[in-house]
Amino acid sequence: MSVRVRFAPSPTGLLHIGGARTAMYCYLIAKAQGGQFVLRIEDTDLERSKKEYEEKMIDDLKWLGIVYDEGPEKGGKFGPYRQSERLDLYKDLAWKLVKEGKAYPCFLTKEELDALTEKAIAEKNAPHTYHGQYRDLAPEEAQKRIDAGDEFVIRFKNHQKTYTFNDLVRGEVTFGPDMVGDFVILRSTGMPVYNFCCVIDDWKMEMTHVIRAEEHLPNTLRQLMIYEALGAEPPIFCHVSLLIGHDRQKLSKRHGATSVTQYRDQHYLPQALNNYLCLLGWSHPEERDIFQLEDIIPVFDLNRFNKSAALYDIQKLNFFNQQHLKLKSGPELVTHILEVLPKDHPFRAFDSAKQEKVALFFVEKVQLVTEFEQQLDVLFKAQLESNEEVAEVESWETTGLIRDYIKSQVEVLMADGVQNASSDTFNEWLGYIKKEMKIKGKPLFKGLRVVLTTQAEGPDLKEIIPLTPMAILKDRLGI
RNA sequence: GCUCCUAUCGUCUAGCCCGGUCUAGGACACCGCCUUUUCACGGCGGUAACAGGGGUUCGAAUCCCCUUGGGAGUACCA
Repeated sequence: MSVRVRFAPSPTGLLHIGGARTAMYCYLIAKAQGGQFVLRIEDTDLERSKKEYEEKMIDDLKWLGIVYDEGPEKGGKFGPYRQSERLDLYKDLAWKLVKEGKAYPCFLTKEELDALTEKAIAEKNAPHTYHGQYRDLAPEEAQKRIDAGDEFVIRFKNHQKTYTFNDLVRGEVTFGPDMVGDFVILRSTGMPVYNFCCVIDDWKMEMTHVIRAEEHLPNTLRQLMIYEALGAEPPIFCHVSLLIGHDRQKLSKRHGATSVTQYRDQHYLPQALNNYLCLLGWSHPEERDIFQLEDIIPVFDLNRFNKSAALYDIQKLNFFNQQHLKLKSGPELVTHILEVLPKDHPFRAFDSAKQEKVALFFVEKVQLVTEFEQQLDVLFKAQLESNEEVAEVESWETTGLIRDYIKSQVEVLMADGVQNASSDTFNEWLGYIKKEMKIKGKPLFKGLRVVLTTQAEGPDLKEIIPLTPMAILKDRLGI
């Protein structure tokens, strides 16, 4: 039987990086075993679910390169893939369980429920679970109240058993009999509840593996009970460790940028995000750390998940982004740079060969594409910010001499209509100053640098100068 | 409170299942050196960890128990 794995987000917000990580693991597991990866939208919470979020999530998944074989819009033979379009299925099965005596209508009001919870809290050592007062109400009696229009929910009849299952990452997990009471499967609004829909869909969609974050671990108990009541075979569960923030709490909005959209907006590379996220809780069999998603599909090993929570560290993400940036080809880099540069940036005026040259040269110096703009200033901005060192170099007598010489040379070049100095001309300048003017060492290089770039440090001069437009040089020299 | 999960450098982790090869390996960050007459890149090196206590064993990071710490869940959210 083919492996089938699903990612089932609820569209109540933007795609969270934790969600992206789970989706990626699902995708990887499915693909590693030649199976299918399915996207299912869990939108039974009508209050909070929004169509825009669903669209945005799908778009972000696409951006990450996590492609699903079946899902909303795309279709597939197990559809529909939106829970809001499968409501009749859940309701029918809920009532089927009622008929079989495995669930029952409950008429407890909200106030009565609250009172019970308070009482449980007051009695220390007691689990805050509810054991149904209506579970033994005669079916005819219940029907009478329903017909009379009394508000009700359907609760699952829990038999207080111990459940054990084998989790792919946790190993054997056991839940004691007092963990939950008779929980709701159908709300008073007639809407089914997450744990119920989830089981039905995973069953009907023939999922072989359920991969999700550890926060869902306690839900597994309820789900196991539902599988049993339905007479369905549970899938293999795999509860992946949680992503946490610097306070060691579950990663959430207050930890800063936590949605894929935010990283996308900041022009992070999807490959970098995938790569970093993948290594948070999973390790490469050969301990490789920089890779593309496609490359690890053949080696993706389900036994290499780490059990403990992983701290999300943006500094390391930045490192991965830098590494993946350096993996890009010249033309790819130029495209990325062009995306983030202002419309009127002079870099755009360069021909593509020169653009590539510049891109490949400066990529060493940045972690994010957005940092290129500032790096490019050394080429395109006449006057850069001064500092103490610049002032000191300026004060040297030799620096003035160098300036006068360079000025005269640039004037000659300009008279010839030259657009940019070549690396040869730069070498000539260097040779002349050294031999004829007898300036060498620090005064030579620092002096030249300050004269040519108005800065005391920066990229290799002999690379930079041929790329600097003559107009900028002219400006810097005060011609 | 109750239930479940979890514990190796500051962080991500390898090693644990199948005890000796672990004076615990790699990566990020940090520091130093080399390279570059600068910066960055790169190369080399350094600081830095088996939570604590009991067992079992000739031998434990690895197996067992307890303690402590951390986390999650505890909904008519997902």
